[in-house]
Amino acid sequence: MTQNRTHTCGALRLADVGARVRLCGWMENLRLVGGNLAFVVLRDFYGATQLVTEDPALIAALRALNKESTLAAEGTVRARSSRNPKQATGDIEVVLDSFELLGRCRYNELPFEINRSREADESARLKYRYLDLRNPAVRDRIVLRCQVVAALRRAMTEQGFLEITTPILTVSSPEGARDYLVPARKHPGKFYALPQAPQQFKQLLMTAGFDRYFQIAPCFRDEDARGDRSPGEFYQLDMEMAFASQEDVFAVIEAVLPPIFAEYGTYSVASEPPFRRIAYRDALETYGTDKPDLRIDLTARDVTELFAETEFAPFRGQTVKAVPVSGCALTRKQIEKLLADCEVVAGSRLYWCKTDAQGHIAGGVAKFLEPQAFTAALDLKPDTLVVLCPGKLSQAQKAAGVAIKQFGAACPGHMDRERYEFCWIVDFPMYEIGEESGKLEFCHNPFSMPKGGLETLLKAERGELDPLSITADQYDIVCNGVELSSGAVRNHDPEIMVKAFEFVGLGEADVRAKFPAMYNAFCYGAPPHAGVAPGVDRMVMLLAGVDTIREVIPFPMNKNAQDLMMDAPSAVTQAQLDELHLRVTAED
RNA sequence: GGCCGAGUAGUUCAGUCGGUUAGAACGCCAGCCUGUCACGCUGGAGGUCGAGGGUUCGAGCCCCUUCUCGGUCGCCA
Repeated sequence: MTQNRTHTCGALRLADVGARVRLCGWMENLRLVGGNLAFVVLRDFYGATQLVTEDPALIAALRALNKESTLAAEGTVRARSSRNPKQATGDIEVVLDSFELLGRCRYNELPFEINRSREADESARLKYRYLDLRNPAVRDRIVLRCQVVAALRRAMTEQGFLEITTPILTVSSPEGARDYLVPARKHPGKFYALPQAPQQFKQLLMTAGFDRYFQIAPCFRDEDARGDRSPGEFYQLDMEMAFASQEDVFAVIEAVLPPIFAEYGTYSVASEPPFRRIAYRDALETYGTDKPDLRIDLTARDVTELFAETEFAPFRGQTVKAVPVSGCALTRKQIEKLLADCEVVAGSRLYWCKTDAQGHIAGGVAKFLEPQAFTAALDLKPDTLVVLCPGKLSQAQKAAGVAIKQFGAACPGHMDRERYEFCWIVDFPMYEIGEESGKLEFCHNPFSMPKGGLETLLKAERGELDPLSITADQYDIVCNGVELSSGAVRNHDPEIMVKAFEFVGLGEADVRAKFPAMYNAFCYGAPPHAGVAPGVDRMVMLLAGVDTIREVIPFPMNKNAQDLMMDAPSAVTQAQLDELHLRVTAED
């Protein structure tokens, strides 16, 4: 036969019995049964097919091969005498006439067993990612990613958006995250930067008149990794719409995401459009976080008043948030273990007490409470644990948020994991007092339009309004406690931009210097516009139901931003450095 | 950068109070086995216990230093 293959390894069925076939794939396993009968499992992207032979010469040749070698096998399809219902091709086998070795596996021991690669050390998996990806369970997550990306493109295109690519080599913008810099050979001492996001380009596209833009956009940030944050690079479904309001953006996302989550997700979608909108301050007050996991039914309650006169030093003069956990069967030991975990994450002490089966308060800090007032204020039922979080307002809120997450996950009945719950967090404050500087700073980013526009800013300038009370048309979309994205109605008016910058002690010259292209462009007539950019990796992670982002990235880097397979980053030659006018001063 | 956890055979792990020759499973090698499909059975090879130093008659185990990996906080407009 001249063809490479007549079928894939997932194709053959009983209807093919009698056919002469040629299959190509990896030799996954060789089973010798008796002296003169051998079975080979041949695997490719599409499945696995059993080959069989009783020919002593073929058996000897197969035994000489290492597993994971690639073969082309020729033979005839026949029905198995003992079928395997667990396999798609389990009704048939291919009686081997001959095989051709296509790619020899030189090693008889692999760094890990392919079908158990997920249990292997992660460094080994990353170094030999091409072997890890042979594991169908690992590969399927990448397939899922491809399907989701394709579905996103389809949905955005159907919504009338154009995919437009923006530069990868661009200018450094020192605000926000650390930039990845690229030395400019033709311009000694100068650097390009990889974009942290196509933010400015997409706003310039709006100014240019493109009405609806999107892009599966690579973004680069030189910041430390997390379980849900890849070091170095990640992808966003970046989109922007001209002449659009916050609600217009919400409508697009609410039309695009739910069907994709429903089709490709592990769980069902519990949120009907329109998704719940929660004001930023309400989210902090009720859930102790701006990315609440609405699958958990616990909330924080303010009990500061109850402790106004307390003798208990940790509560005296502090804001105190309470998280009641009804029907709690945890033992004292379990409670204290969970609280210790919370303290590590929250960075402050947490306390507890509990009502017994009769409704009496006992345990933990119970003796420092006024039982009647406490029970009444929280309307406590029997067997209810109360986690108490004292501190400054923001600290107490944060601790309550951590407690909600930990105890919600640990106490049966308070969390239904098997669903997707979306919400929008809206009305972010425009400004905040910087912790280090003690001065007014942009809370999130300087591109957002303050609510009420110039009028609001002028009022604040005249002292009629606290600048801290100004909110922006800025929003996050959150799913199951994961922040998928933030977005905003942008500030497209140079005058308002300058005014907004004045509050943080900057002026027109600074705006021109920091964002020259955007400032200039907006001076030529810009449309009001708004957008959002949900993280693709995080969405796929939610859809796959995994909790590290590396599982949904084809070639991930490790925590320290190294590609163990390619050995990046690497040293370069002196000649390369010279050409780039660089001198390395770090010692190694 | 801080804190927590881990590092023992190719892989995943066990290793008691510091005490004989560091074990198991899977994988690998050899032999046996005619319908296996996580094939089975018998045997075998395989170890710088991450590295360095210390305590001790004696260290995988205790102490110090250090490296690597993961989680987390800082950080991520």
